[in-house]
Amino acid sequence: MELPTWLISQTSAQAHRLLSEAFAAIDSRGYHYRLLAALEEFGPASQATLGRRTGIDRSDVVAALNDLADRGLIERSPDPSDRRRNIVTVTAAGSERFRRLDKALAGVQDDLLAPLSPAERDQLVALLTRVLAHHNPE
Amino acid sequence: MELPTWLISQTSAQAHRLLSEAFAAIDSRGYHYRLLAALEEFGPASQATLGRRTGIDRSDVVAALNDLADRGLIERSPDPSDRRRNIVTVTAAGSERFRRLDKALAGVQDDLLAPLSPAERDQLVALLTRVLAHHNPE
DNA sequence: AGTCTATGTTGGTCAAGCCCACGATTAATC
DNA sequence: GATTAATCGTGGGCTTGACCAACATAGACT
Repeated sequence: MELPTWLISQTSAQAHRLLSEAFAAIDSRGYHYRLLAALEEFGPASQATLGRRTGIDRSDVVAALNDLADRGLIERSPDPSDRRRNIVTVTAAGSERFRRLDKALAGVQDDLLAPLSPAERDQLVALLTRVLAHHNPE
Repeated sequence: MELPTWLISQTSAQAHRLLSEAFAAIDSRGYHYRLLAALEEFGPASQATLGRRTGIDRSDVVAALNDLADRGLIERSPDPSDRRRNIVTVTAAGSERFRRLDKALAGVQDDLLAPLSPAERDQLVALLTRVLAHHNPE
């Protein structure tokens, strides 16, 4: 079992275990982080835009935003210039939550890649980036 | 978004998409392949052993073996030396199915890693192997 | 004997990803 | 300007993969 696909999926499973554990400890999950990250990086946006930026399906964006809104981390307001859209904004609590999640993520990075030197981590990143770019032609 | 964790999970998602598509075209899914592979590599085994070898939970092994048995790809027979156990055996059709799945998997490998040279593929494999070994101390 | 562990099985939960359909609204085309 | 097409938010459902709990049966160990 040394096939690349196997290794990648095993490594991903490992990363996933560490991540979901770390996120769960902060009452969150992957979708929450991805949405908050997109909002922090690009500012308020409509739900459809968020879906495109994060790669999350529209319908799943709805559910995740409901969760985030229930926790007071984001707010929806109608877009006056297009009444189909909601403008999604991060609250102060949301920003705070994002920072905590980001720290947790950094910890998981270190944990996961502990056996690799900085140069090797760069190598890994470069290889994966090229693989991804090939399948995701912008 | 150039964090290793993100890249790994995105690459895994891509691999997963390609794989499940290829497997679905042969009326199978990941668990089926993993179980058949373990049986082909190590020979007949009990369900608990299969679970340990593939990393699949006992209860999921049951369900996947049911699927495989429905398709006539494996057979269960009681172990005379331990009446708790079933001995799982691959049928001729199961071997044939495994070969088809294995070919499909090889195709996905090539597809996924198309942008990398053979040396780079080895590099990637080596890096991931070390990451995994660190978290899965045999 | 009795206790502890292993096995197969059923059942349930969760996260992630994906698709479909609907009503409402805006954009595009005739 | 009226009709068709596309977009948006929303709800619903489905599949895979991964996990966990419980239980009856069967072995193992003391």
